[in-house]
Amino acid sequence: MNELRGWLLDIYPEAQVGAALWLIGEDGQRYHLRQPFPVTFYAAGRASTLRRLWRYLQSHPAQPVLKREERQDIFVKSMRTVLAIDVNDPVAQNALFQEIARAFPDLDYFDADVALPLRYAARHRLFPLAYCRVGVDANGQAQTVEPLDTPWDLSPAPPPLRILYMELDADPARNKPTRLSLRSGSFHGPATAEYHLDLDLERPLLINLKAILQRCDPDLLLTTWGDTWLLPHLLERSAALGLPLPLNRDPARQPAHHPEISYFSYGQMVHRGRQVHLFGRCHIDRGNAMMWEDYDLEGALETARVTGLPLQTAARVSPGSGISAMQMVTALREGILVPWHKQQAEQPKTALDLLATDQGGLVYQPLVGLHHDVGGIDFVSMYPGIMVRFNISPETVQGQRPCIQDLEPFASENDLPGLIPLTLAPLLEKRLALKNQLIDLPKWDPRRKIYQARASAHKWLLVTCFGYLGYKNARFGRIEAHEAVTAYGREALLRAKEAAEGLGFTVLHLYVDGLWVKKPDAKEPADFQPLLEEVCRRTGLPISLDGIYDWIAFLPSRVDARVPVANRYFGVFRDGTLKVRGIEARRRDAPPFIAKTQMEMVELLAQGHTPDERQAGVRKALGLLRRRLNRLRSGKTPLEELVVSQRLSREIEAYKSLSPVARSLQQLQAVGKEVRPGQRVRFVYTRGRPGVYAWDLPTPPDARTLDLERYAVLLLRAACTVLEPFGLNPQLIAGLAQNVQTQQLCFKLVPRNERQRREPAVRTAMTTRSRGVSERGTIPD
DNA sequence: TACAGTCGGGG
DNA sequence: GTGTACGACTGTA
Repeated sequence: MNELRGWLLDIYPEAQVGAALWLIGEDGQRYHLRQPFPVTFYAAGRASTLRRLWRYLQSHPAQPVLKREERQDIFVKSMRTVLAIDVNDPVAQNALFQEIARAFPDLDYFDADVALPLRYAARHRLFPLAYCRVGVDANGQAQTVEPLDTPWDLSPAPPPLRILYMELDADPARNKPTRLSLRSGSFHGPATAEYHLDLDLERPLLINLKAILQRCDPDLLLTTWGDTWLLPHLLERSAALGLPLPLNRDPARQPAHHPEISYFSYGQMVHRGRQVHLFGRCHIDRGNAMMWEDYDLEGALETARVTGLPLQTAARVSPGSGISAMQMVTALREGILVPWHKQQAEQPKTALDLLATDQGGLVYQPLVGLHHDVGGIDFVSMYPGIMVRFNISPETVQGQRPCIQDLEPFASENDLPGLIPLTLAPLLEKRLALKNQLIDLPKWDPRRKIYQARASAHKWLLVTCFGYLGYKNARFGRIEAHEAVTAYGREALLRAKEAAEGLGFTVLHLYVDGLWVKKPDAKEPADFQPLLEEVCRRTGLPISLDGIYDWIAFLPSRVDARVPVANRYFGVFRDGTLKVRGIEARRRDAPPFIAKTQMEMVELLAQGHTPDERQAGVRKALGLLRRRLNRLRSGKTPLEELVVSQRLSREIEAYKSLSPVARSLQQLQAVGKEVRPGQRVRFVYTRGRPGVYAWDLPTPPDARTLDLERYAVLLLRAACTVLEPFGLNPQLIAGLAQNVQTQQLCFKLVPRNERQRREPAVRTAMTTRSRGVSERGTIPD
């Protein structure tokens, strides 16, 4: 037997064999190995139906091996009697399962629809990009596989990935691309070769591309628009011209096409373009990878390593699917039955959706206005931390009523942590370790970016785990578990507030997992340290000083200036870092010109520490506003800076009122351009009817038709948002508008109540919805 | 004024 | 691997 060492690149089912493995050998070779992989799944239900299924399977050509077993169903207290069905390979298992699920729809099925890579991760503790040792026999079959690292290693040996970058010279959604640029290189390494191919010269294109693929033999195609245009286009031309294009490494496979999809998910449409997955080689379309902006290839690799999902999948799915995968792997390892996922999953809520709103996060109404020397204090990964510390899991919350007021954990039957804490604990630990390493690394260290990307990937996984708990279609979701988490969260935040007040701090604001406090003479981190320790002592949860704000402004509602708004604020930390929430600069539909100017104004306001310096900052911000207004009016603002981008929430017919985005969509459809719900539509405001011009029309907009006054209004409003807390009268700001109409539009936006004397802010602690969880948080049956 | 439509959140 | 939170704010009718 031959021993190989290397990195596991790809893994997928192969009929009549089991698993196909692709290994990046330490010797630089790429190995296609096969491994037998029998699979077991389970059926449970009425004894008579199970007997019928038994008889049905006994004479089945797939010849499954049948056993009667007792296994743990997480949603049932006692063990369940199940029929275990052993099948030779995963392809046969899938076919058999589909067949009997149709024939016996009344049974419950378990471990039936788990993807091979996850079964593999559970059985062999191997995961994508794992460094491993494989014993191979003379037939190329992997006889033994052994991991040599774990997903929890902080500095795993970087896989020597060969990458082929494929770029187009134009966005195919706007203009037909003419040139394909190729660059080969390694992970973290410089480019080793560059090629440019003409997309219109199809024969040479395909012939050259084939040669390049064979010469470079990349492990990963990293493309722009590869999913949505390039790969489908190349494959289609290759078929039409009869020129084979070996995008796959596995010659027996065709690339897998996944269709585009628009779906509704917690209040908004989401669109994911079509996808092309390869075999033996990975393809990632940067534009179609959901979290790419956040964490790049480094984060995708990290997600694949800890979740067990194949790299191509890990890069494209939302982190919710990642956490779901991890839960399944944990369950398989622990012998807990994995329920069949009958309904397709809705996109899980991110915790933040829930944080801000209905799921029982504690929200205060802040003290509106400008405050100096404020400590911002946050619980560290609050919800995941709560799940781990208080052992919250679908099976542990069942039938238990621990006293949340006393912050007692849920008990486990076997004294082991529940499924969710078991899954989350190592993630939390690794994220913490990554962040600790970050603290020690100097700013210039290139490893910073890597650790940050990894920490960000972990953050998302942790955050979505909470959303998944409360999500009715999640395999391991249970609403009581979800409610328990928020109840503990409220209790912890209340205790933090009490601790702060006990130590003489004024609590300016509370928001789910954070609080803003101040005290005369508390100006240094050390002055807040006793509070951190006290909160930690009272709650058992780690808490940290986010920073000390030189100043922070909590904004009132625009609709009614007497009402504080929980999540509209901006401020600057001691080190000059800005924190901005909820205002125009943060909104993805704000034209860049508006967002940038507002942000620059905040930067000017943030300069200086003395009152005089701050006054100067306000004057500078006003000066900037005047200059930007003049530039706008003189037509010198670049067109692309004025583009509004909004996400379509529905098909055009479903719009009841012709909003700007709907009118832009009409224009696009008139020239045959389709935009699906969930995709973004870009447009600029123009004078007269129809008031907008779609940015992606074949002809660019005429700069002379732009409705510059409308932009002036938007700019002045954004300016009011940040200048008002500094005592500037909004009417004075609106006065910068040169024409009466603009002034009126701005003025209309300045709330009438502004002119009244502001009543003291009403401050109420409220759980926005408790859904059966009583105010101080015990859980009803 | 009423209703319709978009966005947020973290780091 | 589609199924509707909720509040703030802005635009249209």
